Order: sequence, then C-alpha cells, then structure tokens
Amino acid sequence: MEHYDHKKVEEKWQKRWADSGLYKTTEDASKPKSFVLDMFPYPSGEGLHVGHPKGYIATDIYSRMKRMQGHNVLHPMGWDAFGLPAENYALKNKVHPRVAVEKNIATFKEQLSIIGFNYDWSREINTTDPEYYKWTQWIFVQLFKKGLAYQSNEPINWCPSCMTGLANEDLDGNVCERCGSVVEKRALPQWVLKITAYADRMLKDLDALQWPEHIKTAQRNWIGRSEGSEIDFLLNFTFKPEANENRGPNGEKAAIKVFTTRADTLFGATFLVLAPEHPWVKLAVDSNHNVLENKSEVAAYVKAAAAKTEIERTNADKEKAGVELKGVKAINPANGEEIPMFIADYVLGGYGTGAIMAVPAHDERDNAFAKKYNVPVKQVIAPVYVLDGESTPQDGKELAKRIVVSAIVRNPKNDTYIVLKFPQKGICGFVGGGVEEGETPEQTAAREIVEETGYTDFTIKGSVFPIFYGHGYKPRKDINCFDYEFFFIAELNSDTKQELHDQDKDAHEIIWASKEEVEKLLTLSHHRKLWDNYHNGVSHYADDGILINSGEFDGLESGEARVKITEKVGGKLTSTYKIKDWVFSRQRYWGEPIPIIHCEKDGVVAVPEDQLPVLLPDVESYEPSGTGESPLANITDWVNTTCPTCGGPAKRETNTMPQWAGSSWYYLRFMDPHNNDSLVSKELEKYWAPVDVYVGGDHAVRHLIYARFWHKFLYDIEAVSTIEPFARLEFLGFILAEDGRKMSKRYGNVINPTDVVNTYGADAFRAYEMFMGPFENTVAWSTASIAGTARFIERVWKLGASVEASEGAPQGDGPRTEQIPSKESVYPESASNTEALLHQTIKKVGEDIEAFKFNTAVSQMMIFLNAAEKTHSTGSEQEGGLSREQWEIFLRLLAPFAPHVTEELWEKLGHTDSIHMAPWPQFDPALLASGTVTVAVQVNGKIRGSIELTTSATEDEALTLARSNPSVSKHLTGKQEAKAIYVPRKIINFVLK
RNA sequence: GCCGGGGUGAUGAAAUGGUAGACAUAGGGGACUUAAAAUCCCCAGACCGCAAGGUCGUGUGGGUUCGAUUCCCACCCCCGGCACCA
Repeated sequence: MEHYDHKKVEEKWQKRWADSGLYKTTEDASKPKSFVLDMFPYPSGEGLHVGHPKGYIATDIYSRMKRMQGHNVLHPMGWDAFGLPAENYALKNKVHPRVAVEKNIATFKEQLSIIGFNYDWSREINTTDPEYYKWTQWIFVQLFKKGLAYQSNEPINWCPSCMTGLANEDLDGNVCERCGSVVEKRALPQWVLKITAYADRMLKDLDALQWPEHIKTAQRNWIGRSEGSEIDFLLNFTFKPEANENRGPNGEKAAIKVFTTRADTLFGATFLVLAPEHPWVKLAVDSNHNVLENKSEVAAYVKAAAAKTEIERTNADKEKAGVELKGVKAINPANGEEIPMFIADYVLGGYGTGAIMAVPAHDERDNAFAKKYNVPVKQVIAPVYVLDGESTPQDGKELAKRIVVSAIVRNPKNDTYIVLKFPQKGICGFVGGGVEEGETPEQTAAREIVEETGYTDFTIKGSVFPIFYGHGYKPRKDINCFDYEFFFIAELNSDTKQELHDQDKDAHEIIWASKEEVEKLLTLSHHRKLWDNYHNGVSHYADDGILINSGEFDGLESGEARVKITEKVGGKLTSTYKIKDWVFSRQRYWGEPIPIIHCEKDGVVAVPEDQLPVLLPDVESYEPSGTGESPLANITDWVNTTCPTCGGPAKRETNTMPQWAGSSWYYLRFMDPHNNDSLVSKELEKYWAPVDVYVGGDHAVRHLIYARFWHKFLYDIEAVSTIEPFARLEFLGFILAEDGRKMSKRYGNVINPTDVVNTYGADAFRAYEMFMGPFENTVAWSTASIAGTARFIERVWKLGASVEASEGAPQGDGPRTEQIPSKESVYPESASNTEALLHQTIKKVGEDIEAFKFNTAVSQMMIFLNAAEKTHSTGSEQEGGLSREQWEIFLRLLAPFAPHVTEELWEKLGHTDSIHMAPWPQFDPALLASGTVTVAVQVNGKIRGSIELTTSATEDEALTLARSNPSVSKHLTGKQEAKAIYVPRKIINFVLK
C-alpha cells in the first residue's frame, strides 16, 4: 500500500489553495460573520519555535469549521514590528531595523506557510508600514485633542539598560520586564495617556466579556479600584499655603485630605501619616513660616526617602519608621481631638491622596507604627463572634442584649489557667458573668472571679483587645443572645481563697489547666477566639464589626457607619485606583514618531491630520543616547520644522511611541486594511466588529488593557460601534521544551516547527499540538508523543485508500446531500454501532471545537477511526463495512485539523470542490444511541456486573435481567432488597436491607 | 495577606452525580521478518490470590447521597495575578 507522502500532498494543496484564492475574504451580508483572530506575532530574529503556532492552529481549525458551517470568516495575520527587540536585534547585527524586520517577517512567513493556515494574506498588515502607522498617529492626535494625551514632568520609571522611560505595565515588580534591570526614577518630560479616565468603564465592562476568569481578575487587580472616603483633617493653626488643595474647607485653615476605605474607624484615628513626597510637606519645609519645629529633620527624611530604591521603599517587612512633624497637630473631625502628624515612607505618594489617617487598633501597619512612636491605640470596632455548635444563633428567636465580662485567670507560678466546667450545661469556658447596675466591667470581673473560683488575691490586667460582641443562642432559655463583652486577664498573687456558695459549688467544677489542655477543654467558639488572640498577641482587628467609642455612631455596623461618618464630617464617598496613566514616550528610534510640534509661540501643537503620517526619518546612528533624549533629536533638519498654526519656526517632538501602540488597534485595520481615508470604514467596521474569538497567551494585562482603552476612546469619538474589542478570549497555554524549561536559544532546547513538519507532516504536527492536553494548559513538548498523531494520520490515509478501493472508481462530484443517509431501512429501531458512533463523533467534534476542547475532539476521532478500521476490515456492518458516506462525514470532521490529507482523500473520492468549502456534517439526535447499551449493576453501591440491554427495555425487564446475572445474583441470594435504583442507560443499584 | 485556577496511573490526560483512568505516549508480551525498523494483535492503577474472585484507590479529614473525581465544610500543597494600595 502506498505510504502517505505528506511532503508531496502538502505542497500540492498549499499551492492550489493559494492559486485559487480559496481563503480570500470578502464581505457578504447574507452570511453570519466570524472574526477569528490571533495575537499577531512580534517577528523576532530567533524565528518561530513549536510553541508559537499552537494558537494559530487553534484559530485555523476554528475558522475552518466556521466556514464549513456557512459563516463568512475573517482570519487574518500581520506583524507587530516596532519596538525594542527589533531595534536591539538591528543594533547587534549592524543592520537597519527596517531591514532586520523585513528579513524576520520573511522567515516567519516561510515557517508559517508550511503549516497550512487559511489566512487571507491580502489583508496582511505591518505596524511599521507608514500606511499603517499613519493611523496610529491619527489616534494619538485624537487623544491629544480630547485632552487624554498630556505632557508630564513627574518622575517616571527609567530602565538604565534599555535607556528609555517605561510605563508601569512594563515593570515586573521594580525590574524592567524586558531586560531585568532594576529601574530608576527619573524626572523627564513625558507624554502620558489618561487611561485612568477609563478605569471605571474598563472595570465594569469586564463582567460581560466571555474571557477566562484569571485574565479578568488580573485586569481587576491591575485597575485596583477601592471604594472609600476622602476626609479633610484641619490643622491646628492658621496657615495660608500657596497651593489651594491644601486649604481647609473654609479657606482659612490648612487641611490634609486623606483617603480611607475605613471611615467607620475615624474615631480611632489617633495620628496622620503623610508620604514624604506629599506637597504639604514640601510646602511646610520650604515655607518661611516656622510651622515645623524640626524642619531640618523632616527635610533630611524626605531626602533620604527620595534616594531609596523602590525595593527599599516597598518592602512590607521592614520596620515602619518615620518622623513626627513637630509643632503641627491635625484635628480629628469626628471628635475634635488634636492628633500628631508624621511623615513615613510606608505611605505612598502616588496612591490615594498621599496621606492617611492612621487607626492603630484596626490596621496592622498603623499599629506597628503607633507602638514604635507611642501613639495611643483606641479600639472603635468590636468584632462579632458568632457562636457555633448548639449555641449557633437561630432564626426567629427573641434576642436578649446584655453586658457581660469574660476573664482568663492565670496562675503565673506554673502557667496554668482556670477553666470552668458546667456539667449540666455541657460547656467549658472561662470565668464570666453579667454586669450589674452600678458596676464597671472590671468590678464585675473581680466579683465573678471571687464568686466562681473563690480566689481573692489577684490583679486584673485588662487585655490588649478587650471588647467584642458574642452572638449566640441559649438552648435552655430558647432565646438568642447578643452580648457586649469585656475581656480581662487576671493573674493570681497568692492562693488565698474563700469558700464558694453551695449553688456555685454544684454548678461547676474548677479546672486548672495548662495552655494545651485549655485548648482542648474550651467549648465556646468565642472563648477559643479570645484564647487565640491572647496567646498570639493580636493587637489589632482589621475586619468589620460594630462601632464602639464612637459617640452617636455606637452600635452601628461598619458598612453603614462608613457612609454616615463620612457624611457627618463633610467628607466625600469616592473611589481610587491603582492603575496609573500610561507613560507613552520612549527615548528610542524604532517606533512611531509622536505627531506633535513644539512652537515657541503656540506651544504644543498636533500635526494636522492631512500631514500624517510623520515619517520616521532614516538616520545614521539610531543608538539610544541614554541622556533621556531620543536619537531623533540629533536629526536637525527633521526636528526643525514650521508651526502649522503660526508658520513660525518650531521643533518636532522627538520621542517615539511604545511597542504597544500599534497593537492597540490593529484588529480594526484587518477589517479594511487598505483604506486611505480612515482607519476603518464605518460600514466594514459595522459588519466585522467585534472580534468574535481572540486567541493568545501572556499579555493578560498590558496589551489587553491598552487595546480596551483605545477601543473605548474610539467608541467615544464614534470611530467604532462596539464598546469592547474582543467578545471572547481564549487563553493559550505555552509549550515548554522537552526538558520542562522555556524554549530558548540560550538553553539550546528550541524545536523548530519546520523540522517537525518535515519529519511528521503538517497534519500530524497540527493534530499533535491540539492533542497535547487542554488548550489552556502549559505542557512540555514530547517527540515520542507526536509519533502517535503521525500514526493516526497515516492510518486515516490507509483506511481512506481502502475505502476508495472497495467503493470502486471515483464517481465524480455528484450531488452532495447535507442529510446523512439514514439506516432506518436496515435498523428500524435504532442506529448500528458504527452509525451511532459516527453521530456521537459529529456531535462531540463540533461542540469541542466550539469550546476550544481540541484534545477531546481529536481523541473522539481516534475512537471513531479505531472502530471504523475494525468495521471495514471485518465487514461487520450488514451493508458490507464502512460506507462511503460515513467515511466522507468523518473526513469533513477531520478536515479542519488535517487539511492536507483530508483534501487529498476527498479529491481521490471524486470531488472537484475543496473539502474546506463542504458543509459541516449535522448529527441526528435519534441516531446517537445504538440498539443496545451496557448497563452496570451495583449491589450496595459496589459494581458487581454488567448487562446488555436494548434501548427499549423497560425497568422491569432490566431489573429482572440484572437479578439473574450470575455475578450479581450471588450477592443478592439470602438477602432482602430494600430498594432498586434504575437509571436508564446508565446504572442499576440494588440496595440491601 | 487578598483574589483567581488547580491537585486523578510511569507520562500528557478523560470522565461535572452513575462501570475512574477513555484517547495517546512510554513499558511488557506475541505475530510478521534471516534480522531490525515499520505494521498488526494482546496485557497493563495498587495489593491479596494458581484462578474464580476480593480489598483498597482521584491531595488530607469530615459530610450529603442508593451511589461522589464531580456537590458541601475544614485543612494541606502547587501554579498564576496583586501586594506597606490606607
């Protein structure tokens, strides 16, 4: 038998498909559209490894199926070629980046071409093509006109090795994502895009997207919205600072605005902390008014903080330290108390208002700081401990509120503790009881200790975190209780003791227990919690609870109190975001020039739209200067220009755009790639938008957040019609090298797709990458395993040849029916096994491709092939083996995965039209099951045998047959059945008494 | 610490309440061959047993159910995102 010559067949069909323009896309309003897109590649000098095509194979399969299902498919490819890697590659190899990029694209295209993708290459785009970047610049101009592109002199992240400024998104912690260098802060004039203006919409619109949860979460985290309040703290002296934002609400007093998510803790705010870079600090230090008693100390701290690296600043483990602003006090607007102010670098200048109110009782960091500087800690939130077990609160019961105390009595001599055991109540807990009229809680504790234990010589020490609510149920009284509890520690001074009253003697037993024993004995959940707090030195409580020590707000729940307290002090409910505006300038050559002209007279002016694109000039030396100036700054005749407004002399902006600019809108250009009048025509955009399925890995934040931002802006200026660019996103798991590491030239473990295709064929390669595991899993390449799919393709070829031979000479491309020929005449009740399996396969392959579960689609086709081989060789189907119709259906299912071998076999069967234009097979739900099913039989849940049933068998027939099955009956004899469970087609379970 | 996703043979994995390990790789045995490769057939979770058969088994411990990899509760571990973010 003829071996499958994959080389010959692949070359033949790739040429024919290209020559006939099989995959050329035109708009067709009569068909539903599918825009199936890959994240376009960055054509690096290394070329492709086998990991790169994984996503492309998936979209190729998906788009082929969609086309066969009658969709009009847009499936394009292009190149994201501006940016540092291309420039660095060019510098290293001493060629112009343009030349390097052209060469790399040619390599990539060659490597892709042999895999047999169905791209419409007439729509190819390249971000470095002036015809393309004209529109990238156009978008920038629109952003500028709307005030969303602005210049800033704020210090930005500077990578000393890449010699350019970076956006926050370009950092990996405090390290340049690209080269791994630690970034520095540099003050440089920068173009910045106001992405923060879209933060809320980007957050909100995530919900409706069909994207993987982890990507949505990553974006939510990155946007980092927190809801809280802005509250002004007036200062205790009259001071008229120059900057308005630091004035008090009435203008006459200075005030510090803080952002907090916990306005409910305002009464516990015992100091303020400002970031060292807070404007008020600078003002106070620079001011001639002697507001600060320790001006030089403060100035020194500010200077030291500025010199610290980001790592030193942001290491959460380091000691919280700062400097008090002596001579200044702030006034807590809730209670009018004067509180000290500090500067400390644990407060970040760039987040919120750069100033916080510190609540040491309810925040870990504030607590640590307060301890160091001896600031009072004031509890204002009482936790609610809900009791468990039989004390769990019950719905609909009367609620009794009481004030009670609990006390741990400790004997310091041997480190033992008193636990009271109440046998009638079945509980074990600490000493405690209700506060009586006229008593302070501490007096109650003292009284209860004497009454319940008899010890009289002790000292009550209080506890660090003394007040809480206990919410529970009292079974004997049948009521719920909500106890306001005070918690004390008492230490015995001596064993002096008095007799207990009889009723107390009988009610409980006094146990002196070690630490370990106490843990075992305690039965009440809130006592266990207290015990924990006591031993772990819990010093703050950061969760919500019920307000105490908060005046009129006492008793309110945290959530409600946040709103009410904010209102009362004239604050404002607001949100703040972690995301920062997008630093958009790069001091490098290989990027889109920012289309701006600086004129002495007219200031900053956008290049008029009819003068776009601003071409990237050719240049002798495009090496980065490292000074913060772009290499373009040296090209005087390019830089010097005339102002488009006044016609006077002016200079061009010399910074270029970041790599992420071109990729932020490229998907739109595929819809209308050669349009000279707009970035995409309204009509074509309406037809194709949005991208139906977008496939790629990595880029969870950067590219996807930038593209969403630009898209929403384009929506606002009515350039696009949808609010989101990518309706569905499928995340791609990477392919690792066989050694489990990343594939890289550095490790010498790169596997080149060209070699794999040469050895095993494109179809085997495609099927293998899909079969490796779930699409989103990262899996190591296995040369051994690819042999499996290569065998599969080979067996398809062989069976195809055999079917063809047994069916006689090709019949020509006769009328093809979409209806699958039914076998009802032969099998009146149900399908044959092969027929049923075929219909199951049609169903599963179609559903699996739709859901990107390619691995199980391939395995289902393998299952069908295994069965089909048997059927064909034994001729066990009554009609004499596998029918030609069945085989053709199978080929059509396989065609998206293995486009070459199926096309060849299709042609051999006499078809003159491409299999890739053939209709996708439909399954018949009635034919999914064959005549008989195997049903497992359990006795008491254990599998004891299985029986064959016809699909029409009744429950009685099934149970009777099951009982008579020998391997089942031996477990039934002499026993009595309690019940028999029959799940048709699945299982029978006999439950014995 | 917070958020998201996971944990199943030697390996990639399948099964989302109904015979756990489909499909494939590696492995073992056999056929064909002078031989090898290729191809084809058979075996293959662990333990006990000559076998028939039995017991155990999806990170750990509990629960719901006739029946749990699947649902619920607690915990352990791994991967990813954010993190001194107030």
